[in-house]
This record gives sequence, structure tokens and C-alpha cells, in this order.
Amino acid sequence: MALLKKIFYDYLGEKRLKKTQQRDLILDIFLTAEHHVNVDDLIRRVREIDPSTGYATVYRTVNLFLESGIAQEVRLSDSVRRIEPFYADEHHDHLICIRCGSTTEFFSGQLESAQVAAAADHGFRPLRHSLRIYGLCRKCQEQ
Amino acid sequence: MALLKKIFYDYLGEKRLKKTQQRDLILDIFLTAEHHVNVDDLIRRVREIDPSTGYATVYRTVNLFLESGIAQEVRLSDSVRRIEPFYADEHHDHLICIRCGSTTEFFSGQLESAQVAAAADHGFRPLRHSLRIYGLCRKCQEQ
DNA sequence: ATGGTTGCAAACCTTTTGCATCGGG
DNA sequence: CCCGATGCAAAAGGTTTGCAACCAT
Repeated sequence: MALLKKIFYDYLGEKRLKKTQQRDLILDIFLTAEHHVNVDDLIRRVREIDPSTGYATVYRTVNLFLESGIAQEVRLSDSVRRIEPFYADEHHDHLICIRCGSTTEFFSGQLESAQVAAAADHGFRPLRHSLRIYGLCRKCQEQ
Repeated sequence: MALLKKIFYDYLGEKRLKKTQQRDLILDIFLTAEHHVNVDDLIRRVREIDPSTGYATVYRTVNLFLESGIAQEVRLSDSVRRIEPFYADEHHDHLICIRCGSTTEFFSGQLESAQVAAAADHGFRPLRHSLRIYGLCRKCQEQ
């Protein structure tokens, strides 16, 4: 079974919470969704399969995802709340254009190690991170 | 006059918007507030001086701050929206403990230059950034 | 005078909560 | 069986919008 799924079910067990059909379905859809989803999209997809699912259930389940540590909230330039599965080895570095709103994901090994070093300086044990660099993308600089 | 104030008034001029008593007051309070404020605090402080100020006015003005580029939205571990003046030379690097919620601001020259390099690789012109490293603080690791 | 701005209240949207019913362990 | 989970609808934030009066320019 996938790691995040296991973590989630372990969390349910610890807290004496129940494994239900709805939670299974929401979890599966969440984990197979591309990069990040907002709650509304998630609800829409869940309802394609089980139309009787209530908003409250999805919200409650998403909160469990966050509490259990298998998901994290992401907000980019817009103010829409999105949720994404937390894969420890994934990076969350974005270039965000303040003019056109475009976002580019990137990776830099140098940056990653600088982060680990900075955290170590403070006795901090890093688990994940989010870096956003705001500025002007190539196109918007030309205009 | 302070730089951000000038930028804001220039923005108003460009857009044919007006300089009003309320906007002046809200701007002054915003710029002298410590690090970051949420909109509610801002309203409270504005009303200490001018109790007749409406919520809508403060919200509308805060949105102008964001549009004009003199302010940016910040969200840390909680989901409260905060607004802070954008000082270009300020850094926004935080270590956020996922257990106790404590946040520590830090600075790393190595990190700053790695960011500039990464942006340059994408033809991106960086203006400001926000880095959050989530993990366990020293105290919470010991527990 | 013109057209943007304000305060108020109502509308909106997203998220949470109360409650009776349902269903997992 | 027990107690947590669900669906519904209502409530609760936080933010925006419509409107008539107001006030910079």
C-alpha cells in the first residue's frame, strides 16, 4: 500500500477514528489528483463517483489529511486554498510573476543544501519547505 | 517622504484615484505597525483614531496596498491572512515548527545567492521571496 | 460639476457546526 | 451495542458589493 495511505490509516487507528467508504474514496481521489487541488474540485470529483457525498464530509476529511501530516496547504499568488499530498522528497519551489500571475516550479540542488545548512544552524530539523520567489517572468520583463 | 508612501501615492495618481483622509490614516497606521498585521487588527487601530471608519474602507484600502505593490500577503502556519509592508531589502525566511507552531526568522547569505542564481536560470527577475521550512524546532525534537 | 470614495448593510463564499440518522469496530 | 461518521441545513467567519450621500479634484 502506498506510504501516505498507510500513514493516514495508522493515524485513524491511533485516534480511534473509523475507516469509512467516504474516507477511502476521498483519499484515493486526493492521492491520484495532479499536483494540487482545491477543496471544491475535490468535492466535484468525489461526487462524480458518489453523488450523495456531503460538503462537510469532504472538508472534515481534508482536515484529517492535514492533521495526519499526509497533506499540506498551498497558497500561491491567488488566495485560493489548495491542498496537496505531502511527498517528503518533493520540492515546492516556485517562481511567481507578480504581473501575469504565472508560476513556474523549479529545482536547485544548491538551494536545497543551503536550506538544510540554514536549518541546522538553528538546531531545526527540516521536513519540508516552500519557497516562492516573486518577481517578473521573462515575458513580462520584455513588455 | 517614505518610499512606500510615495509609491502608493504615485499609484493613486496613475490610476486617477484619490488621496483621502481615510487612506492617509490607514496607510500611516499600516506602515508603522510592527512586522505583520491582520486586517482586523488594522481596523481596530484605525478606529482608535477615527471610530467612524468602515470595514469596507479598510478592506478596499488594503487591496489597493496589494495592487500597488507596497504590501504583500503573508500566511504562516495558521490560516490567518496577514499583510505586511514590502521592504525590498527585508528577508522572509522562516523556520516553522509543525508541532508547537513557533516560528523563527533567519537569514542566510548562501541561501539568498542560491535564490538569485536559480531565478536567473529561468530568466526570472526576483523582487522578493518567502521561504518557509517546516519541521521540528530544537525543543520539540527533545520531547 | 464630475466621478471616485465612504459607511452601512446586505450579499457572498468558504468552512464549520448542530443534529438526527447511519454504520464500523 | 456504542460511539464515531455522515448528510443536510443552518451558522459562522472573512471579504466584497450595491447604494445613496459625500467630498476631492
